[in-house]
Amino acid sequence: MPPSSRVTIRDVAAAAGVSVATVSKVLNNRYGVAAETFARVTTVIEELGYEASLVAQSLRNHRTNVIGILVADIEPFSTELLKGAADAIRGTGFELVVYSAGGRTGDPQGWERRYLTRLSGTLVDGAVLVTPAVDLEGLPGTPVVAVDPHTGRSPLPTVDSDNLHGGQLATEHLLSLGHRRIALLTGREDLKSAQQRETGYRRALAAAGVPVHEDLILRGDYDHDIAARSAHELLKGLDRPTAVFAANDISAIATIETALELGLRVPDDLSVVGFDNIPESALCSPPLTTVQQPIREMGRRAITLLVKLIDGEMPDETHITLGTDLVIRRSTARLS
Amino acid sequence: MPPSSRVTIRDVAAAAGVSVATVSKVLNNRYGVAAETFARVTTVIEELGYEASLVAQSLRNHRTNVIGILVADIEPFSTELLKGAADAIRGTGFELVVYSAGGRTGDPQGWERRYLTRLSGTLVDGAVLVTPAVDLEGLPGTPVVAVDPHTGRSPLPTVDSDNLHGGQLATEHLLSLGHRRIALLTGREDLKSAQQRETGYRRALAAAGVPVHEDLILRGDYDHDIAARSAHELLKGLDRPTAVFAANDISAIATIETALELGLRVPDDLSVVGFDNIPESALCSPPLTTVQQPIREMGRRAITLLVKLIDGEMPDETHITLGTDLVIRRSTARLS
DNA sequence: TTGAAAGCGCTAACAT
DNA sequence: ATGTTAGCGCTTTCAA
Repeated sequence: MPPSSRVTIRDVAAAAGVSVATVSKVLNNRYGVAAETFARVTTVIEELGYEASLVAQSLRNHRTNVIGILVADIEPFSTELLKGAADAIRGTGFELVVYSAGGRTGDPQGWERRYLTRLSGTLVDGAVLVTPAVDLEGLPGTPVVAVDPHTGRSPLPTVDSDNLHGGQLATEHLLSLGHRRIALLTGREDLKSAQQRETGYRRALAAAGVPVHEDLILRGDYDHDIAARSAHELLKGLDRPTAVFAANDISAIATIETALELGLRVPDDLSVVGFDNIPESALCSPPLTTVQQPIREMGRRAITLLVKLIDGEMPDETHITLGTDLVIRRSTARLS
Repeated sequence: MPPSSRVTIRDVAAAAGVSVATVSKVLNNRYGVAAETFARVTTVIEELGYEASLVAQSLRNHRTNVIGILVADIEPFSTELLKGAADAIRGTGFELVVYSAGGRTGDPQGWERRYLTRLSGTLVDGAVLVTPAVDLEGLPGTPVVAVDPHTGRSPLPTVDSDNLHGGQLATEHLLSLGHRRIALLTGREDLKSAQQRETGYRRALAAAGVPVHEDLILRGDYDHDIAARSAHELLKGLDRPTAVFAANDISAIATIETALELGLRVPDDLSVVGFDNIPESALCSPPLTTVQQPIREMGRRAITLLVKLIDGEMPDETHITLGTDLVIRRSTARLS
C-alpha cells in the first residue's frame, strides 16, 4: 500500500502558503485568521479534499465526541438496541461507533475490558456495554453504561428492564386464563435475566396460591433445540401442563413447534407465553403472546445517561430499570 | 494515583525501571530484550492493567488491522450484512468496527466520503460501504468495497446480488402458476436495484409473450404506506390483477394487508411474490413467497474481497454478483 | 541488551 | 495575523 497518499494538514499548509498552525485555526474556527487567508485555506482544503485525521485529533485533544458501543455479537437484540442508541445520539454532537466481539469464544470475559482500555481516553469519550460480563468498576476516567448486565447488580451505571415483573406478568396472564398447571422453560442459568424471570414465575404462582411443581420447570437455556427437547418431555404425557411460560422467544417458538408436532393445537390445547428478546416487528410466525422488553428505549436511555456522565452532569439515577409489558397476540386461550 | 488518567507506556516504563522503547519491544515481541527484563515488564503491564492506545499505535504504524464498515443506518438489511461480515472477519486478524450514519438527513451524499477520509490511513486499513452513494473513485490508498451500490456501475470493487435475475424469477414463478395479469409494485426509482427488478419483470413477461400493461405497474417506493395505497388502487376494481410482484418485502406485506382488507383471500384470490431485503428468519407473518437475497453471504464476500485488497493480493474478480433464489412459502397459488 | 531521539498528524501556547 | 514549537502515546532506527 502507498502509505503516504493521505492528504495531511502540511500539504494544505504548503499549498496555501501558510503554516500548519494557521490551517488548524481555520479548521477549528479559531480567532486570529484574516478573512482573506481563511478563504484561501478553505479553498485549498476543498480542492485537496482534505479531512483532518480523527486519530491525530484524538491523540491531541482528549475529547473525541465519539461514543463507543460494545456488543457481544450482532444479533436481533443488540441490533434493536443499536437503533435506539442511534436515535438518541442524534443532536448530541456525538458520533456512534459499534464494536462487535463477533461472538468470539476465546477470551470470553476480558474482551470488553481490553477493548475499552484501548479505546478510552483516546478514541471514545465513553462507552455503552451490551455484553454480559463487566466487572469494570475500576476503569479510570471513562464513563461507561452497562445495558442489561447479566451478572448481579453492577457497580456501573446500568439500564435494564424489569425481568422480574415480566415473569410475573406472563404467569399472571396464564393464571387469569384459568390455567393451573403452568410449566416453565427456564433461560440460561448464568444470566440474571433468566433467574429473575423464574423468580417472577414462582412469585406469581405463590401469590395465587398455586403450588409450584418442580417437575414442570425444565431447562430452556434460551436455546431452540434444548427448549424443544424439554418441551417434548413436558408435553408428551397425559399429565401435560395446559400452559407454558417460556423464558424467551426462541424457546416459546420451539415449544409451539413441538406442540404442533405432537398434535396439540395452539392455543386451543396449550397456551404459550414467551419473553421477547427481539423486537415485536421481527417476531415471526406463529404470533405469540409475549412479555415485551423496551429494547430500543433501553438503547436510548443508555445513550442519554452516558452523555450526561460524559458532560459531567449528575444524572437523576444511575440504575434505570424500564418496565415490561404483556403483549397479547394470538397464542393464548382461556382454559375451557 | 490520579484516578482519571490513562495508564501509558511511560507509566509502565517508570514502574519497571526501563525505557519506553523497551516496553514497546516487549509489547510487540521484538528481539533484543533480556528474558528477565521481559518478565519484569510483563508483570508490570499486568499489574497496571496497561493496554496500548489504539490511537497512538494507529498514528505511528500505518497498519491498524481494523476494517471499518459504514452503514447508512442500522436496519435489518445492514444488520444481516454485518453478521456475514462478522463471520468472515474471524481468523483474518482484523477487527471490525461499524460506523452508522444513523440515517441522518443532512449531508446525505458526503457522509461516506467524509468519514472514510477521516479514518483512512489511520484508523482503518480498509472499508466496506453499505451506503447508497459513492463516487469515491479517487480515494487515495484506502481499499474500499461497496456493497449493493445503488447508483449504476461503480468503479469501486463491488459485491451485490442479481436483482435482474431475481425480478425474472419472481415473474416467471407467477407466470408458471398460470397468471397473466401480473401487477408490479416498483421500488425506489433512484435505486439501481429497483430498476433492475422492474427490468426483470418486463423481460420475463416479454419472454413469455405476455404484454406489459403499464397500468399494472404502480409505485411502491419500498415504502409500506405508498405501496399500500398503490395496492388499493390496483385491487379495488373488478379488473384487478390475479398476481402481484412487489419489489420488496415491505411492499409485499402491504399488498397482502390491503388485499385482506378488501376481502380478498391470499393466496386464493391473489398471489403475491415479494423480494426480501430482510433475512428469511425475520420475515414475519404472513409467510410470503419471495426472492431471497444472499445478504449474509454478501457481507462475507465483501470482507474476503477487502482483505485481499488490503493485503495487496489480486482478487479473482472485483465485481461480485451473487445469485438470488426464489423461496416459496405459502402465499402463492396456482390460478384456478 | 538497552535507551535516546525522531516523528506519525494534529492543536495550543507562546512567540513574532 | 501568522509562525514556531512542544508535545499527545507510540514505534523504530541508531547509538551506547
